[in-house]
Amino acid sequence: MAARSYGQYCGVTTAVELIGERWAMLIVRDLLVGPRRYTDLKQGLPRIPTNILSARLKELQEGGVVRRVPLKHCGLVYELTSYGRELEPIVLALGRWGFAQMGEPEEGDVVTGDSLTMALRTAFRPDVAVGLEPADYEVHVGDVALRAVVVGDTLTVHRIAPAMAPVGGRMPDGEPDAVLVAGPGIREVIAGDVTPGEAIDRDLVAVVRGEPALLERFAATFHIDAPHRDAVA
Amino acid sequence: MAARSYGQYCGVTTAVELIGERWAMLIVRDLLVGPRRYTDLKQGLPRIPTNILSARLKELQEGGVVRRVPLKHCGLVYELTSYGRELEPIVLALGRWGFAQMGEPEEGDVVTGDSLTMALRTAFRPDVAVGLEPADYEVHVGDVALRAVVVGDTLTVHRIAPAMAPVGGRMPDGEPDAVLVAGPGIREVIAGDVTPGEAIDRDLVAVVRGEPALLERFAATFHIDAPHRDAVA
DNA sequence: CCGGATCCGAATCGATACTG
DNA sequence: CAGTATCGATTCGGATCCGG
Repeated sequence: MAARSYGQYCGVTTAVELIGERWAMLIVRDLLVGPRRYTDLKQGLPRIPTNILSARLKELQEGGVVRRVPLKHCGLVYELTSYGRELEPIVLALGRWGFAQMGEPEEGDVVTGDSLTMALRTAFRPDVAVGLEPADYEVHVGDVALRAVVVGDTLTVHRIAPAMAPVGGRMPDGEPDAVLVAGPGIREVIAGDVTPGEAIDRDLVAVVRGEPALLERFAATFHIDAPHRDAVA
Repeated sequence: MAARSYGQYCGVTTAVELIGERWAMLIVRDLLVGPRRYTDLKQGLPRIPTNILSARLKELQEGGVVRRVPLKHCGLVYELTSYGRELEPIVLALGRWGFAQMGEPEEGDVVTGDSLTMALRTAFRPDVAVGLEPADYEVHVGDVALRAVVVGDTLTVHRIAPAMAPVGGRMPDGEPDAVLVAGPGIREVIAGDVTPGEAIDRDLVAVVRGEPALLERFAATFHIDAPHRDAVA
């Protein structure tokens, strides 16, 4: 038996042996946004030791989750296999579940481009969006800037900053309908703990271009319900 | 910042900090079947060191996932909070995902009552079951025996062996429609890699009581599709 | 027997340095 | 850019022990 096997013949156990090691799920999270170079992953996971990143990528390849693809001109990228992409609903569900337990950011916590992209996908409500007018948001949180385009029941997110060699997909041209500049307080907007109006009043979010009312459409489109919580005792 | 924090303000990261440590997800898997004593958990996870079980239960309580409940007469059980129970679809999806990568069991792998119960829940197809006659199966795999009752789109699983102090729910009375005795080869039946007929011919599953044709209903009711797999290269 | 706590060697992780 | 190498700090695993 493998040294670190859980010793059970079970699907959950097998899954956890494939993607349960420390950092593995976060590598998958970032690769769900798109193929990434080794260096991109390292920047997106600032606290990962380089030897661990290297080891995880090797294990994920052996598990058939990740593939190493040489680029035409130079370098190479890692990308999810189709089997790895099947983790998308699981990672989104985990993000939704974990969202409920997020408090204030700890000292030193960062928001990365890929984590914010996945957070928007996590919070996206296609059923709500389909009943609203299309909208094109530019969202800034810390150093990260994204362009989130909602058309019908579909969300498309592109990274504006920090810049990255584009590996596919092109940026929408033209101006966004609204430019939202936020801090971590955007969590409370998405959780519905504060209304869009309060968020602007309390400077959690600023609408620096476009109509402030668009923040209401944003908050309706991107929302995670607080789960019912029973007492711990 | 906490020592082992990932240093990101993100829902996925928060989730992984809550249930990403080694063994934590398997503790949750077993608690999804029902409340369990410390000793039950230890038997259901034969390779977990006792200090790790103790540490995980403490962490899961601090995270609001698990609750410690004293029993009326003596002892105590651990059970999931409502927040913890929200992990059910995630654990089931992980089980389905991992199922696709399961090969033959490793030397020393075991099948436990709770893992087999969750495997049946993982594989259960309510949409298929609702179109079939109700069925009451007794399933044996290794030392584990379960009673799986399918009525309409609902599955109920009870453990027969190994015996456990019942914490709720009572066993169906009467005889099951079929008694299935299987080994790990039942995986191939659920995966659709072998037909029920082949499974009986090759002795992967024996129908020791009831009509052998009931194995077909079983295989239709409990099924996990192989995902589309692309080449690793 | 239940529900752990303690101790210690082995394996893994984290941080930094270094290389083709 | 894409990793290896190294080494101290943690965590894990296995066994034992303990109070009720």
